[in-house]
Amino acid sequence: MSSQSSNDFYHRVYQVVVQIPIGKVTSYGAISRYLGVESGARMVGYAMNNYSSAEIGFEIPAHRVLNRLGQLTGRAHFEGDTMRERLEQEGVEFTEEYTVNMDKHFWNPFELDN
DNA sequence: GCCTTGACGTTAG
DNA sequence: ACTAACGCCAAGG
Repeated sequence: MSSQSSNDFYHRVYQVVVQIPIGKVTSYGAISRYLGVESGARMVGYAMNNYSSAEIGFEIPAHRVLNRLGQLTGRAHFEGDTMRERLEQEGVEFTEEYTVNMDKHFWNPFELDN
């Protein structure tokens, strides 16, 4: 059994990710800041990595979580080009092959508080 | 238990 | 504009 605090943090991450709207993306750092951890971006990435093997009972749109520059840094964890394909399917625009137009599609988790 | 690695981000040079 | 260093800290070796 892993420690209580990290488990809670991971689960809170999943709860945010599951609410990212279709056609929108957010970043590891934005999620971390929303959860009150200023320098926890890496932990969010770790939570996403852990999700692959976690049993949390529901699916999350992991493909909508990018780094702060809009790069698909987690694409290696998807089969083939699935991450990019899913985003394109949702109408997300790219500025580079593996970089999303953040100006147009960035979603701030703090919008949940409105 | 120490060391390395890493779905990150900021700062310094 | 580009690279290096560092802070973060959980997992796995």
